[in-house]
This record gives sequence, C-alpha cells and structure tokens, in this order.
Amino acid sequence: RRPRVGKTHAAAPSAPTAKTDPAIDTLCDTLREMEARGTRGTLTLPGGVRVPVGNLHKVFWPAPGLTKGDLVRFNLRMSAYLLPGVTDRPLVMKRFPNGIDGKSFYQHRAPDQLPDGVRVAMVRESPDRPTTGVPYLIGGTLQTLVYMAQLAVISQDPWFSRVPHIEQADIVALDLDPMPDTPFTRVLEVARWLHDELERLGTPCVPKTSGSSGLHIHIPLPPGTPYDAGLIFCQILATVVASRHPKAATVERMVKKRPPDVVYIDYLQNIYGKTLAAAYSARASTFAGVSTPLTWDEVHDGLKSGLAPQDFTMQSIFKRVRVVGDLWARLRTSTPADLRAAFRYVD
DNA sequence: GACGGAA
DNA sequence: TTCCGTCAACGCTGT
DNA sequence: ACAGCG
Ligand SMILES: [Mn+2]
Ligand SMILES: [Mn+2]
Repeated sequence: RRPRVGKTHAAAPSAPTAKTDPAIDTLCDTLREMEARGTRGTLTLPGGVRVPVGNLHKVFWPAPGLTKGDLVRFNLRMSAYLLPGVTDRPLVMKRFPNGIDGKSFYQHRAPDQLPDGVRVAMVRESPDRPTTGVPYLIGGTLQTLVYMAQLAVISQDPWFSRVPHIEQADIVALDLDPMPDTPFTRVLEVARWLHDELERLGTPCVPKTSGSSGLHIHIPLPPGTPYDAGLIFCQILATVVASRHPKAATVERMVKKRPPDVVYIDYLQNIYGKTLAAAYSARASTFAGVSTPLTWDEVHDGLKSGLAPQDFTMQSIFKRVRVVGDLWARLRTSTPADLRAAFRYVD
C-alpha cells in the first residue's frame, strides 16, 4: 500500500465551498425565463455588460437531453472554478452549432465585434515566425464564458501559457488517452505509475478526468520555463513509464502501431499553440462529461471504488464540487519542482 | 452562429 | 423580414 | 509534397 502523503483529507474542502454568488443565481433565473418564453434575449452581467443569447432550446447533448441553454447555465454556475484556469490564456474555439453530433469546426480568430469585457490579444501561431499573429480570445471573464457558449463553443481549451509571456508555459500535462479496447482501470494504473515517478522527483501534480474517456495529469512549472523544457520533461516521464510497462502504455504516435488495449501517454500537447480542455470545462462527449479534478487517493483506489469517467457530468459535478471543493487549486498553490531532476533518468 | 446581400 | 451562401485552424512528424 | 495526428 502506498504511504499516504500529507493529511488524510476530510477536514475542510480545499477551497470555497462557498463559491456561490447571488448574482449568478439571478442570471440563471433570467435564463430560465427566456427558456420558458422560448425567446432569445440578453443577459446583463455584473458590471452591466450585455451578452445576447439565443437558440437556448437546441439540444446539444441528445443522450442526456441537455441544451444550449444548459451550457450557458453550466458556464455561469461553474464560473468561479472555471475562470482561474483560463485567465490570461489564449483560447482555441471548437464550435458545435448543431450539437455534439453535428458538424463542428475550429476557430482561432476572434470575431470582429465583441461584447464589452471579452478580451482579445494578438498571438502568433508559431513563436519563431515574424507575423503579427491573429486576434485570440483571452479567458478570464464571465462575459467570455457566456459569449463562447452563445457561439456554441462547448469546451474551454486554453493554451499552456499566458499573455504577455506567451512563449513560456506555466503548466505541462500528461494526456492519458485510452485506445478503443483499453479498460479504464488500466488508465488508472498508468496514472498511478506516473504519479509515483513524479512523487519521487518531488514534483507536484494533480489528476483530473478529461471529461471524455481518459485522464489528464497537470504539473506546475517554474516561472520562465520555455515550452521545449516542459515538453522534454514530459517526454522523459512518459517514455520511462511506457517502456517499463509496454503492455499497458505507449508513446507511439502512429495510431496503427499502438496496441488496441493500451494507454497512449500523449506528451505532445505541451507545444506552443496546443491545448487541453480546462479543469471544470464541459465536454462534447456523449454523456456531457466534465473535466473533473480528482484526488490521488481516488485514482489509487479507483479500481476498488469503481471510479468511472461517465460519472462526472454536467448534471453531477455541482454536488461533488460542493463536497470536495476546488481540488485544482493545489496546482496554483504548490511550489513547482526543478525539471532537471528528470534528466537523471536519461540512459 | 454571424454576417451581408438578394429576394 | 426572410432566405441563402459563405466563412470559421494549425504545426509537427514521418514517409 | 503529402498524409496522419491531436
Ligand atoms: Mn486526451
Ligand atoms: Mn491526446
């Protein structure tokens, strides 16, 4: 049995259980009225900014029967948890105007006319090319969350760096992607191995469900870390674990060459311009999953307890968050480790 | 989904 | 007013 | 140059 690190948590939720805001409740009431009336309308956000919303009845997730209105409501109610993870970060939009089963498309360039308080910054698509870049939406305000829902953007997909230091990642992530025949217990197993290694290196790390079928492990970086350094750190970790457990994990890039029942440890997201769904973000998965922070105890005990990603949804998440608080806050409060520790693996 | 131009 | 067409990403890697 | 990848 793994020795327990730190206290057995039970005492106080790691943060604001009380991230409840009367202004948000009022907005949700207004939204309900618009839905009942079957009209489009305008939400007036704190600060007086007006954001038009419409097509609230349109079904975006057929299986649970959730609508575009449910997405707007989700972003409103989750905003206190969602915003810290997107603040100052360029956001890649993937739009689903006809729900998760309709045709979707990516969009980087922000529209010309935006509601007040929706931030935009010129960002280069590649760091070493002399372009002026394109106007990206920058996360951080409630207006942006509501506006993006109106554009039928389902998930919040932030960069790993923040303006204005856009070439320096402040976080890296290991993206655990199960192949079609991979049982989720195996994903948990691989996550556990990665956690054990990271703990040996003294590196803080926090797991979450992806909101689809996999897991993400995020690691805070020391200030000023270039993308390349974070990428190599993750490459080393992923490669060490994959070569130690070839029947369970791989870093093989080509889908055809991956066994159908292993976990692809995708470390290649840690590149300038790439993204991963933010913590507490809704996802375009059939079951309306939410990318949900977990404790390492939940990951380690997941087989016994029957942990399943499908249990963390737009409908279920609020109850959980009220109980466990903001598990993702640790990512911002813990001291990043020296990445050079990982280089002793190199052989 | 937003927008501009045609019907 | 309604209808309709058009537009909405990208860079890295391997072959 | 082009296909595969996320
Ligand atoms: Mn993934
Ligand atoms: Mn991936």
